[in-house]
Amino acid sequence: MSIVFPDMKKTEFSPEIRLEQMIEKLKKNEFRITPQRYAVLKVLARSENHPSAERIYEQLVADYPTMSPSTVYKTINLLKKIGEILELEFSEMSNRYDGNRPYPHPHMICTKCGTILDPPLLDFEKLKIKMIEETGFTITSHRLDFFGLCPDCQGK
Amino acid sequence: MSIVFPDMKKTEFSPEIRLEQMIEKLKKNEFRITPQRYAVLKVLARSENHPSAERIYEQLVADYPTMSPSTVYKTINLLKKIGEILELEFSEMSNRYDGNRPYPHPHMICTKCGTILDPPLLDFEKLKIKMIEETGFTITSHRLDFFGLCPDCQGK
DNA sequence: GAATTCACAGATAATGATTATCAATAAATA
DNA sequence: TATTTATTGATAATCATTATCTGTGAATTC
Repeated sequence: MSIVFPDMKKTEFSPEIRLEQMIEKLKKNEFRITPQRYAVLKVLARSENHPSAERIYEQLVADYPTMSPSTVYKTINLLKKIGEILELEFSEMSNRYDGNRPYPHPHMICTKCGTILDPPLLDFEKLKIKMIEETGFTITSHRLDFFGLCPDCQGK
Repeated sequence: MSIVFPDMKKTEFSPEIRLEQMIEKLKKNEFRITPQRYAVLKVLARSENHPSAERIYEQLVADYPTMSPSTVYKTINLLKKIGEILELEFSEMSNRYDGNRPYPHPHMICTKCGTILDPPLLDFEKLKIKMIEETGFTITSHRLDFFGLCPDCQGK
């Protein structure tokens, strides 16, 4: 018996394809592809390390001296709106973003250095064991939340 | 085949028992049971609605006019330190706390009104369906994170 | 092609939850 | 009872993120 999260059955795309997908989605929603946005998209499309907004900015400001944190945040929010980025919320550290796999999926999070990586996808029972084996992490805790609308809010 | 999260196999306790457990744990760690702390513990031990720090404060200030938000936050952090409270981190809204079941477990979170409730515990495959049936929520997303130490951080 | 919207960038200020600081006070100990 | 120590609660500080606003450049219209 193999349990698979339905929304994880997505194909993984190359950075080039992902970039193109994001651009198409923006165009479809009548947003402009500015040089600044293009730069942010490029970083997100190829990032494997779930960067924070600040980290994205740092990577860009070298090549684009005019880049500002505001623009990074605005682009992130734009992508959130059209569902092309996954946001991992934290309160004790900055939020982290996955532009590569913008759908819910498990994560391995180091509580010390903040490293976040995508473990291989397996059924849940074996997931913990396999994740330890394949990532070398020690697992001390996990977080599993389902998001949606409660009965009261569905009517509104 | 039934998949159960190991850390969910805990017994559920009455508010009175939970209060006593928290007090014992604090005593064991040589922290004082002050009237203010006792009041916060009492709210947390019986709360089923995953309150925020502010909400706890609001509930207490009526009976304890001298109560301050600082004290609530400090008590929460104390309980975090000794593992007697579960913190649900958010960046877009206040963190929420479970003093009743201070171990990782799934949650149903309404993205509109912020309601958080504990769904019945089932194996993962049937969890989504059963949760929809039993909670009346519509599920639009989920979050599954494993926390631990990455190989680099284990040595340090 | 010129005029005129309009979206956007980026600087700056504002927000808000949480933490840090510190003086006053209460509790524990000697 | 004196003295040390922890705790409270008011206040200020922090910091990621958002809001605001002005200048600018692109797109559209005439």
